[in-house]
Amino acid sequence: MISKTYNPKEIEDKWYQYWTDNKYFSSKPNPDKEPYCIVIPPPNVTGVLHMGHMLNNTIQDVLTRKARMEGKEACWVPGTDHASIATEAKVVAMLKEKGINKKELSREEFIKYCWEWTEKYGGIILNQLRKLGASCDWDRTRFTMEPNLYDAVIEVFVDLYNKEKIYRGYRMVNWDPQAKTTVSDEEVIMKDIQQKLVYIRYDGDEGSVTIATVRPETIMADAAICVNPADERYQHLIGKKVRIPLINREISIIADEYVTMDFGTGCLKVTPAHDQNDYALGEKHGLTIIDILADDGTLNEKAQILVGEDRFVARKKIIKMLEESGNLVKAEDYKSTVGTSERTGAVIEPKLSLQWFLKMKEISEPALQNVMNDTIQLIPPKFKNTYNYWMENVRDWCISRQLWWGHRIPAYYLPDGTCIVAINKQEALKIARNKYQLFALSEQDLTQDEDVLDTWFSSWLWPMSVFDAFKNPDNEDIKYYYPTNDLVTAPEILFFWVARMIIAGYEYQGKYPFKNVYLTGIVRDKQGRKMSKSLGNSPDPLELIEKYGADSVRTGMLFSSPAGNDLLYDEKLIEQGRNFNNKIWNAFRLIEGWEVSATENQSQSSAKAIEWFKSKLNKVVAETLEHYSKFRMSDALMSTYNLIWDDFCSQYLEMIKPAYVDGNSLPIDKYTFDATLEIFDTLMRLAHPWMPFLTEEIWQNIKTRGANESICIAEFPKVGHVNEEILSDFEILSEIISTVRNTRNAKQISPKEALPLAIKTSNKARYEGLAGLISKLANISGIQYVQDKTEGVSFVIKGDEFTLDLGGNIDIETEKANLQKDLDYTLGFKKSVESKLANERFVQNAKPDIIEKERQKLADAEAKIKALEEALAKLG
RNA sequence: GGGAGUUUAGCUCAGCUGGUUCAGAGCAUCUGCCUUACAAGCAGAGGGCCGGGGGUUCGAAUCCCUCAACUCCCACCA
Repeated sequence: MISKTYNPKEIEDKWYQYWTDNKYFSSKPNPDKEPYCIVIPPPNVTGVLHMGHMLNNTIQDVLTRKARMEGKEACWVPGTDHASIATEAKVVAMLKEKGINKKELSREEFIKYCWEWTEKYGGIILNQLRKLGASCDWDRTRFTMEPNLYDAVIEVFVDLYNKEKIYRGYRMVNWDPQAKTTVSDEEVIMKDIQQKLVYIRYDGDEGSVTIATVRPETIMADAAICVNPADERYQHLIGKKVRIPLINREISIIADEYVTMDFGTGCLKVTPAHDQNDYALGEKHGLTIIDILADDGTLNEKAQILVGEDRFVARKKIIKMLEESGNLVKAEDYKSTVGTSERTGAVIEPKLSLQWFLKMKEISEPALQNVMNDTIQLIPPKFKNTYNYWMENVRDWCISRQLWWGHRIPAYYLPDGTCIVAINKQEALKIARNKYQLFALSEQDLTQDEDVLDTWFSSWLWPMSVFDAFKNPDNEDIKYYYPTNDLVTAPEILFFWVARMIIAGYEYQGKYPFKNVYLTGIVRDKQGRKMSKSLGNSPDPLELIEKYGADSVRTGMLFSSPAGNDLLYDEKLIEQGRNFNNKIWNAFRLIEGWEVSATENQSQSSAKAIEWFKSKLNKVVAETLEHYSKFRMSDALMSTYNLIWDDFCSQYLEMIKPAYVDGNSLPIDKYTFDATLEIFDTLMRLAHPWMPFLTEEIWQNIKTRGANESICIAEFPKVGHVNEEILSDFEILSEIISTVRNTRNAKQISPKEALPLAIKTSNKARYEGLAGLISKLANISGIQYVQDKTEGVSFVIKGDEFTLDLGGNIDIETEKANLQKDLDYTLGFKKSVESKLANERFVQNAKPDIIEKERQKLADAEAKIKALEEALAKLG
C-alpha cells in the first residue's frame, strides 16, 4: 500500500543518484542533435544558496530538462566564481580570528589560505543545487580561478593591452576603505543619508568667506575657494587669499562658473584629492592635490591635525574644534546621497590613484547594436531601455583591484619603471630584451604589478572560457555549444556581467554569447522587502526543501513569477506546490488501486471521456509550448497545473472511475485502464521539468521500465489532433453538471440522492452520447427526452431545456423568478447585439468575422429566449 | 534633477495589433460536505465603473492627451 501523502524525502536522493549514475546530464557535442546550452551564472565559490539562486536555477533547470526531453543535446554548465572581494574579506576575517594579520603574510601564504578556504567551502553551493534537482553536467564544472580559466583572463588582458584598449592612468576612483581596494562605479550604491551641512568661515586679510560643506574633516586638503565669476557678493575677493581654519594655510579664491550661486553661500571649498568635481576643477585651475586620507580611511600626517583618526570621528571632532576657534558659523540638517560599497557597505571615498582601465566605447559597439536590434533578446524587453542608456553612456572600466585573491595583472616593471605587459615573466623579459635592448636584464629585475583584476574581468569570458575557447580555440565544444541559447540571471547584474559578456563574445568569437537573456525578479518577502540577513526575512532554501520537498519548492517559486517582476515570497506558495505534488501522488494511488478486468467491455462513457481528454491534452500542450516559447514560465506551469488538477483529476478520473457496488469497487476494463496509464504517462512527461523527482517516481511505477530508462530522457509531449467538436460538447456537459450540482446545493439535496432529468432538445444525438457521463457525474437516475416541459426545476443551455425532477420539492415562485432573471438578461443582451447589427457604420467598418460572430450570438440568444419563455409559460 | 516603467477582484498577476460570451487566472474569502485517491481534499458562491479626468471611434481595460500615486534606473549641487 502506498502512502496516503507524498513523501519526497524517500525518493529524491535515490533518483538524483540514479540520474547522475546514468550520466543523463552529461553532454557531448553530437552533430545529429541540435544543441541546447545554458551556462550558469556562477555563484560565489564560498557562497550558500539563497532564495534568488533557487528561483533562477529552477528556471534554468526547467528550460534544460525540457530541451533534453525534446531531443536536444542539452548542456547546462555549472561552476563557481572566485569573487575577489567577498572571498578575500572572508579569509581576512577568518585569519583575524586566528590572530593572524594579512599584512604579516606574504602574498603566496595568503593565497594558500584562500585556496584552502575555497576548497573547504567551494563545493557547498553546487551540492545544494543538486538537492534542488538541478540537471547540470557536473563533469563540466568550472571555476574562474582554475588554471585554464586563469590563463584565459591573462591572455585577454595582454591582447586588449596590445590592441591599446587597456591603459594605466591616474583617475579619481571609488575607494572602499574597508576592503582597501577600488571598486567600479557599478559597485557603488548610492544611499540617502541625513548629514550636517556645516558652514565654516575662512578668514583672510582682505575679507572672509563662509563655505558650506558636509565634509569638514577635509578642509585641511583644500586647495582653493571657488566662487561664481558672476557673483557680485564676492567680486572683490577673487584672487585674494584666505586661511584655512585651524591650520592657517593660505589658499586663493578663484572663480569658475561651475559654482552655483544660490546653493549654500555661493562659496565652494575645492578639495581636489577628495572629490570628483573638485579634482576636475583643480586640474583646470592648476591646483595642488593634497591627499589627507590613508587607505583605511583615517587621516594621515598631511592633515596636520587629527592624524590617525577615522574620517567620521575626525568629522565630529573638527566641528567641535571649529566651534571653539570661532570659525563655525552654523550647522544645519541636510540630506544628501553618499556612495557605499556594494560588497562591504563602507562609505566610498573618492581617491586619486593609478589604476588600470579598459576603454569601453569602441569595444561595446556591437553589444549595444545587437541588443537593440533584437539579435539578442532581453526578456522582458523593457530592460532594453536601461541597457541602451547605460551602453551609450558607458565609461571606461576600472579593472584593477588592490587585492591578492584573483587574477594578477600581467604587467611587469623594469627597474626604471617601464611597464611591460606579457602573459608571464619570461615573455616580459623577452620583450624587455628585444624591444629595449636590455640584454643584461634578468627575471629578478622585473617586478610584477601587485594588483589583481576585477572579478567581472574573468566572468565576462565565462560562456567562452568554460569551453576552453582561449586555450584551445578550435575545439569541438566551443564550435558546438557556442553561442549558447539562454541566459537566466538577475537584472541587477545586467551591466556588471551580461553586457560585458556580450562585449567579450563579439570581441573574441565575433558572435553573441547567448540568444536570450531571461531576467528574473528579485525575491522579496510578503511585505515587499528585499530578503536580507539583517532583516532575517530570508528562509533557508535547504530547510524548505527538507520540509516540503524540492519539487514543491520549485513549483511554489514559479507559480507567480513573470520575467522581470519581483517575486513576493510567501511560504503559502510552497504549500501550494506541495499540495499539487500530493494531488498527483493521490491520482496515481487511485489508478494504482484499481482492479483491472480483461473481459469487461469498455463503456461508451469511458471511450468518450478518453477521446475528450486526449483532445484537451493536445490543446493544453500546444498552449504550454506557446508559453514556453515566450518564456512565460508561470503561465506554462499554470497550464499544466490546471490540466492535471481540474481536467484530469476532477473531471476525467471521475468520468472513468469504476462504480461502487455494495461498498466494493467494480473492476475497470483493460482498455480504459491502459489508456489512462498512457495519459498519465504523458502528463508526467509534461510536468517533469517542473517536478523532476515526483514525476520520475511515478513514471517508473506506471509500468516496468528498462534498466537505463528515465523520464529525464523520455520524449516531451508533442501536439496531436484536437477535436474541437468534442471539446465544445464537453463544455456543455460540464455546464449541465455544475448546474445540477448547484441546484442540489441550493435545495440542500444530498449528492447521494439520484434525481431524474428531462431534456427537451432538437439535438438528441448530442445528449445520447453524453448521457452516461451526465448520469454519472451529476448523479442522475434516468434521462428522459421530452417534447414538453415536465414538473421540476428548469434551466436552459444552448437553447435546450433541462428539467430536474425534485419530487415536488420546488417553489414555483422562486423558479419563476430565476427563469425570469435569466430571461431578462438574455433579452437585454439580444437587444444590444441587435442594435449593433442595426448600426450601419458597424456593419460597414467591422471585419466580416466579427459580424458573423455577432450574428451567431444573436441566434443563440434567440434560441435561449424561446426556451426560457416556454419554460416560464409552463409554470403559469 | 533627468529617463523608463507600473497603476485590472483582498493578494500576485494575464489580457498581443481596439469588437461586450474579455472583464480573466491562481491564491485568499464565504457556503455546504470526513462522498471508500487526496480535508495538503470535494462541490459550489460572492467579489472589479480595468488609478482620476478628457479625447479619438459605430465601439476602448486595450489608442491619444492630461493629472495623481508607486517603482526602478541614471545623475557629484558642495
